[in-house]
Amino acid sequence: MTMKELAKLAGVSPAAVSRYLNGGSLSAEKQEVIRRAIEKTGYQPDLAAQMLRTRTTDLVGIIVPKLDSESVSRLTAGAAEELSQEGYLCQIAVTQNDPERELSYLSLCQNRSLAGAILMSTTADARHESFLKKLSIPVVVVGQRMKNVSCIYHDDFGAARELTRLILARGRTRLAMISATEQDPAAGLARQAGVRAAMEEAGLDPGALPVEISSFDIAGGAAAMERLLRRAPGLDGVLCATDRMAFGAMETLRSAGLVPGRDVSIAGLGDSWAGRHVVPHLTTAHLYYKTSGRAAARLLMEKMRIRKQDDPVRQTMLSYSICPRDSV
Amino acid sequence: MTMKELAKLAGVSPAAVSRYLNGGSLSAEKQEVIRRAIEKTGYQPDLAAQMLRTRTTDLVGIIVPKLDSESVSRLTAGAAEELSQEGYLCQIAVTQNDPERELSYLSLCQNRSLAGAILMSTTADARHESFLKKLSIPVVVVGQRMKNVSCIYHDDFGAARELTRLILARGRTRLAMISATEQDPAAGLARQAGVRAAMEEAGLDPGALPVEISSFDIAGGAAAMERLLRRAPGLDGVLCATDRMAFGAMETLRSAGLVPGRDVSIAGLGDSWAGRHVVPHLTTAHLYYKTSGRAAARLLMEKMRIRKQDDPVRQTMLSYSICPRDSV
DNA sequence: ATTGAAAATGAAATCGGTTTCATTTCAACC
DNA sequence: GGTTGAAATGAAACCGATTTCATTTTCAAT
Repeated sequence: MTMKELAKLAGVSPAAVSRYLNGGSLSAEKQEVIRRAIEKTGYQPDLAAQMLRTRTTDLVGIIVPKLDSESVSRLTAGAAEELSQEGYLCQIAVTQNDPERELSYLSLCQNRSLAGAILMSTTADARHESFLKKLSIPVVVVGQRMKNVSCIYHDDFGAARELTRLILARGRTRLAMISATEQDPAAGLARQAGVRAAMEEAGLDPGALPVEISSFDIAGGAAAMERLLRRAPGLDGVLCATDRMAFGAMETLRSAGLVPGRDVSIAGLGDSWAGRHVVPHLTTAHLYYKTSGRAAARLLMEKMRIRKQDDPVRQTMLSYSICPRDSV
Repeated sequence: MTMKELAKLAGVSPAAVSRYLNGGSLSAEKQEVIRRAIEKTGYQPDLAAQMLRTRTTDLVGIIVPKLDSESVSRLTAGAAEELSQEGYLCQIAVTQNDPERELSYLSLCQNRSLAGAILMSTTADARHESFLKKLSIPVVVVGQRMKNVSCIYHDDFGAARELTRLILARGRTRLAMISATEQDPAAGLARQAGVRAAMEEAGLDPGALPVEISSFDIAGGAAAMERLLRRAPGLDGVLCATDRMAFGAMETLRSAGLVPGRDVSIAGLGDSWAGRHVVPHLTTAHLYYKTSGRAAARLLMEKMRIRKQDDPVRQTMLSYSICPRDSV
């Protein structure tokens, strides 16, 4: 059912139908006739044709490193919720942690003239920044801070510092860390820096901190903990860059005969829901992923509305909230 | 940069460019000229125009009840992985557990002439079935079994029965169940039926099973457990329709002074990763969500390829795998 | 009754590709 | 040399909407 057919059926011109749908001036009788014809036929305008003619869509690209991760799903849930409220649809692309793909999906979004994109980035190098600047569609980056790019990010540094303070306050002095890759400025570098800052405050040598890099999963955390135990046998406190790493690390500690929380203080970041169900309950920091998804969506929608003058770069840092539990 | 401009720049006709891109017969010199022009300009054909003319896309709709759930994210991860391998992109719609929206998103997919859709359905009533039959784009339903519709579903009945057998084998006789809504044939009805079947085998009266309905989250499980404790104070075994409900239920048990696993056997379904980290480790059944996502994607892609004759209805039941741990 | 401005209207152009169709080119074969 | 069939080619039609533009209608103001 095309618009032309519908128009013939209603005895009006296609232009009249278009005006009915998009609000041009149209007599009351014609409106009524068209309304009835649409109701009878269930006509719906063709998206491709609309897209071609108007050069706009209600599609927003969401680019994430993976789907089966709690932080990602909280973020996408928040963004999707907010976007669908204003009638936008989400197109999701998964990069499998490959920064190259982030870029290629981004240009795909532009090529397909999507209305905008939300990028959950795992890195923030110069290439990303310049690439983003050149893009013609509005983009909001979430999870990383980049210069000259609108982004929503977390206070990774502050959260890691405060968790470390907690561990130090417990009297621990032989700290270690399980970190994310240093290619990741937010989850990797900033959280490391937070730990070191807290150590420095406490008069400890931050240079002496043993750090092992882990992938973003339980197995990675477990393996990293094994390496740490070999490398720094007497350690009594571990900060893990994510909760999942912490769960893996706790497992390793237990099989090494150590009791997490009693023998070794351990904390994670992210406030995974499982944290309050494992034993000991995991001390962690809530990072407002869902909120950041929502905020990113709202910011993006604002950008999509403006469109006129070069819209301003807007950066928002979301705070965190410490969840002190039994593992520290 | 349009195709016409590109053609002029290369000194050929637009048709030649189109043939270059889509493989029509074209002399070697023209191919070379066009190749260079494209390389120089970075030209990419406009999706909307292609879509309008060819009436096809590489977009697949994925309709899910929510995003921040482990089963959903495992499923979508599997599907997205498989789909992107063949160059398809995912468009995600969230229904918030509203069956109406499942239908409306489905017709949206059709209206936008997506290549196909994967529906993770929370119900399977007659309306859904007839609606799906009438749809002109290929659809694969996952998680529910429907007549005359291609679907991938789990052996909910078998898994629930076998878990219940485990609880019975532990010597428990005063069973109860925390169930999903009975509108949900798979997670609700089939799992209930599985429990009852195991009871019957063991010579117990399945009609006497106290059942409380819970939402698909931890809080729901906790509340349902409270109701069960009031209603059947002496219970010594609980089967929960999902792991998350089980985590909530364990919490309630503990605050009632009961030790899960010792005083009350408890099991869930879904094999959430957290199951092996809570204490006691949760006995559960692995349901192959990621595999079902992959299988659904593959089946859908096959359907999209055929397209010719009315493609056959294909139904696959995925098995389960019991994870016996400490909570039973 | 007349005038002018605003509202209503449909024909036709347009968006950027793909595909048909009629024509030309070319090599191969008798 | 003439015939033939396949490959190569570009003009033009087409996909289904929106929007411009020129024209007609309507209606209030004079």
